[in-house]
Amino acid sequence: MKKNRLPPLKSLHAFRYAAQSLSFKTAAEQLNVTQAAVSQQIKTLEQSLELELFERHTRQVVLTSEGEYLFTYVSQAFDLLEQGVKEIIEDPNPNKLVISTLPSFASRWLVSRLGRFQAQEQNIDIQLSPSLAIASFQNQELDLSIRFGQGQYEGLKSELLFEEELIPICHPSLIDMKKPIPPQLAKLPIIADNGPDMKAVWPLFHQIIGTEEPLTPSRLQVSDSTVLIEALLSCQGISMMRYSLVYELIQKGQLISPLPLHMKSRYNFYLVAPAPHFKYEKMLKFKHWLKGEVKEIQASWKQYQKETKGLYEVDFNHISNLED
Amino acid sequence: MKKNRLPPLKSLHAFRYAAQSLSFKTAAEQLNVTQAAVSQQIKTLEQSLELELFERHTRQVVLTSEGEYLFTYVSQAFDLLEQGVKEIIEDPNPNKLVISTLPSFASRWLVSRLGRFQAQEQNIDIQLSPSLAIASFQNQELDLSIRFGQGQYEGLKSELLFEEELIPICHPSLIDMKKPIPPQLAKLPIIADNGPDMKAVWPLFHQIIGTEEPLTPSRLQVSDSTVLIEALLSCQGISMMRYSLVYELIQKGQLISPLPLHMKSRYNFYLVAPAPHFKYEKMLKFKHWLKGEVKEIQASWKQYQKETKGLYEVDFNHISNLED
DNA sequence: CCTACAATTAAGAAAAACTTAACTATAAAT
DNA sequence: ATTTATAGTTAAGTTTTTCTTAATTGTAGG
Repeated sequence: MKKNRLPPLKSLHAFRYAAQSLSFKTAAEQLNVTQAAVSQQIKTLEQSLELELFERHTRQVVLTSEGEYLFTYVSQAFDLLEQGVKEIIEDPNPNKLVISTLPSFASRWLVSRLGRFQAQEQNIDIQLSPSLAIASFQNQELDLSIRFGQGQYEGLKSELLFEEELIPICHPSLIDMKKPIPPQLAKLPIIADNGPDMKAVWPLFHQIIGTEEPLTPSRLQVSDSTVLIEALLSCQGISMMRYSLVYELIQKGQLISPLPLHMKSRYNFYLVAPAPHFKYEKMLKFKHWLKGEVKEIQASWKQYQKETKGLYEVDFNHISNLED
Repeated sequence: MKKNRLPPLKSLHAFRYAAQSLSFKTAAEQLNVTQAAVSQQIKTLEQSLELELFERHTRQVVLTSEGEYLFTYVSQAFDLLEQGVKEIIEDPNPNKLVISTLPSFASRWLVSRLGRFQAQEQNIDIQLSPSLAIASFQNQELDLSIRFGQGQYEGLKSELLFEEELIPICHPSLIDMKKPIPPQLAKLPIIADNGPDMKAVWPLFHQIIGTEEPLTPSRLQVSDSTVLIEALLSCQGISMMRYSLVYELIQKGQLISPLPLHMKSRYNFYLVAPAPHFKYEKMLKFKHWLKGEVKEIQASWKQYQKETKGLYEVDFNHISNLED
C-alpha cells in the first residue's frame, strides 16, 4: 500500500462492523452482504495494510492490538460521515418551523392567518422572525424565508409565491370623487416607500399625475410598508402600494385607490430555502397551506380588476432602461 | 437513498478533494483518475443524496451551502481514517528503538556493542529491556524482541538472527590436559541451565562423559545464562553452554571447552516483532547493523571449528523421540 | 463420533469505477 | 467580433472491485 493513501474504503467499512460485532457473520447481516464478502474484504484490508487485524478462531474472530487501535479511528470516522449526511438530508426539527420574512408581510397578512395553519397542524410550532435584512440559513435554525425579491439567491432554492401589483393608495377623505382626480393628487404629499420595488415608480407617478418630479426626495420616507400603511390611514398623503398589503383595507373602505392604474412589480414574494428543506414534511405542509391562502389575494385581485372601470397597466420597461 | 445508509464511499472521497480544491480537475489529479471520473462520482453522490453539492460554472464549480456543510464532516472523517491507518503502519517513535531480549544476551553480547550502533546512528536512542519473560507487543512501545526460541510466534514475524551451538564449558583450572578428560569431568558437578534448549542435553552429556545420569537434578541450577557464566568463571563445575555467550571468554583463556564436541541447538536467536515493525527505518538500520555484528560470532565459530582437533557433532535426533 | 457453526477459498457473476472521445458553455485572448 | 483555451458533462465501452455460490476447514458442543 502506498504511503498517504487510504486502503479500499469498502474494506474499511466492512471492518467497522466486523470489529464492532467481532463476527463476520453479524457484520455481513448489517451490511446486507454474504459472510464470504466480509471475509474477503477483511482479507483485502489486511493485505493492503500488510498486517493482521483479526486473529481467527474457528467460530469467531478476535481483534489484534492493531485492529483495536484502528477501530477507534474507523468508528469515529464513519460516525462522522453518517452524521454529516444525516444533517443535510434530514430535518433536525420536524416539529418546529422557523420562518423569516418582511415585517409588513408578517404583520399585515401572515400573522392573522397562522392560526388557521396551527389549527390544521397541531404538532408543528411556528417561529416567525420578521426581518428587513436577508436572513442567513447558515445558523441552521432557519427553515424558510419568505422573501420579497427577484427570486435568485445563491445556493438556495426559491419558489414563486405570488406576483405583486402596485396601485396608488390614499385615504378616502383626501379625495373628492366628484372633481378631477389628478389636480387633487398633485396637491398631496407623496409618502415614498424605500423598498427596492419602488425605486422606479416615482418618476412615472409624477408623470402620471402631472406634477413635476421634485429635485429632493419626499419629505416623508419609510423603509417598512407597515409604517407606510399607518401613515396612509392617518391621512398623511399618497403612495404606491403593493396590492397584497392593502386589499383588505380597500374592501373595508379604509383606503382607496384614486386612480385606475396598476403596475406589475418586478419584485415578488418567493419561498426561499436550501433545496433539501423543501423536502421536509413540515415545509411541504406549510407550503401547501400557504399556496391555498395566497389564492385569496389572487382572487381578490381578479375581482378588483373586474370592478375597477378603466383600469390600465403602466409598463415599466422603458423606465428600466433609464435606470441603467 | 435509504435512511441510515451511507452514499457510495468512493463518491464521498471524490467529494472531499473536489470540495477542498473547488476544481474537479485538481481533484482528479490528486486522486490519480480522470476529470470525467470525478464529475461522475460527484453526480452519483448528488443523486444519491438527492441534492446539489456544487453549482456548476463554465470553468469552475462552487459549493452549495449543503456542500459546504457536508464538507466539514467529510473532511474530518477522512482525516481520521488516514490518521488511523497512518498510526498503525507508521513508526510512532522513529527515533527510539525499544528492544526486549534475554538478560544474558543483553549483558554478555549486545550491551558492549550498542555503542557502535549508537555512534553510527546518532538520532536513534536505544531502550533495552532485558527480560526472561516473553515480552508483549500490546503496549505499543516495544519495537523488537530478540528471542531465543524456535521462531514461531503467533501474529508476529520472526527472522533468524543466527544459529546457536552448544559446547561443554568449564574453568581451565579444573582440568589437567595431560590426563584423560572424561574421568576428570565425571568428578565435576554439573551446573544445569534451565533454558528450554538444555532440557535434552543432560542425559546425553552424562552418556558422553561416562557417568550415570543422576535421579535428582543438579544441585546447582540456574535460569539465566549470565549467572551460569559467573558460576563457571568461579570454578563451580561444568556445563553445556551456547557458543555465542562464551567464545570471547574462551579466546581470553578464562574458560575452556574440555571436550571436542558440539551440538546444534534447536533453539536459536530470532528477531521477532509485528510485521509492520520490520519496515520501520530504525528497525532496518538496527537489523542491518546487528547482522553485521553477528558475523563475528559466525566467523569465530568457523575459526573454532578449524582449531579444535577431532571436533565432532552430537546429534539430537534420537533424543527428541524419547522426549515425546 | 456426529452435528452445528462460522470462517476460508476458488471461481464466476454482477456492479461499480474508470477511461476515452465528443460535446458544451464561457472566459480569455486576439 | 471572432477565435482559442479551459474545465465540466455525457455516452459508451473497458477494467476493476465487489459480491455470490458452493465447497472446504476447523473445532466446539452434544
